Amino acid sequence: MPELPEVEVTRQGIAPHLLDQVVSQVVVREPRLRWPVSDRIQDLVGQRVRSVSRRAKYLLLETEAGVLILHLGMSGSLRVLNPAPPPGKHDHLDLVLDSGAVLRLNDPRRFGAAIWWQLPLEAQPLLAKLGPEPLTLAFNVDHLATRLKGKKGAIKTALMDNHVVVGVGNIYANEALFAAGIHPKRAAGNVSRARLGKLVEEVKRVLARAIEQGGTTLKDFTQADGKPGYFVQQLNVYGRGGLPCNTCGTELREIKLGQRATVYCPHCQS
DNA sequence: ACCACGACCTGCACGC
DNA sequence: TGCGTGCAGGTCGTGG
Repeated sequence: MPELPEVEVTRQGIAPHLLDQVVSQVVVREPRLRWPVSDRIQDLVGQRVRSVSRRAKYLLLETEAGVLILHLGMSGSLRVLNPAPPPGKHDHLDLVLDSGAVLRLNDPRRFGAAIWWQLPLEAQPLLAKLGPEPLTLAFNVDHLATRLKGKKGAIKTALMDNHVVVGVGNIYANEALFAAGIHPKRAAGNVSRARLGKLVEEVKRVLARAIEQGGTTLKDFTQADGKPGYFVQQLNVYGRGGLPCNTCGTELREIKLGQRATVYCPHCQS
């Protein structure tokens, strides 16, 4: 999936096409996403999109009648099409707008979600217990130190835990730990405060730079206009197991950690 | 309260 | 060419 940068790039791409537009039609071709898409989603018809925002990896399309919550799962992407060609394989959902543009969700693996929510957002269980946004001041060394205190699990696993901080998936967890010089298997509660500070800084830096580059495209991800992201060219460790470290030349090591591919430099990271 | 792991899906690369 | 295996950007729910 899209991690936070890819979702944010998507948000920025679709927002201008959606803002203040009225939804004229909602076409659900395949309701079997992570959770079944409710028929109530048709309540969107006639609603004006008031804002297009993001919380963690969720996109939020707010209208007067409710909020459409979209998640891209591992393989989802959103495109704005005008005119829209006939739907292809895995084009599960269209929002047709008064402008004639179509917001189309494509998601081969169907781990994504489209949830129509008509109560206060704070009451939405998926959003209720999320940690802070990584690119805000709320994600800082104090927060991280408090959350990780006494934790014996690996720092990388903790960094990918949405209760600790949101939006950091496997690619950027690997990259941020490399940039901070921290071994991914180190016990989370055993990282010094100084190094946690460095980690906070590097998480912010790597995410911000990835957003600037249009995200990381491995295969499925495209921006709203169909272009890939270019951050893949700046990855230092992810997908580079066995290759030489860009900093010191040591062969990068690849292991499994919490069932996820984990790559690090045994010389630069401790 | 924590942690490890299975589950949900499709597509693709790889080895035989 | 075909088939089986393992792997992929997420995260929820379970059982220990």
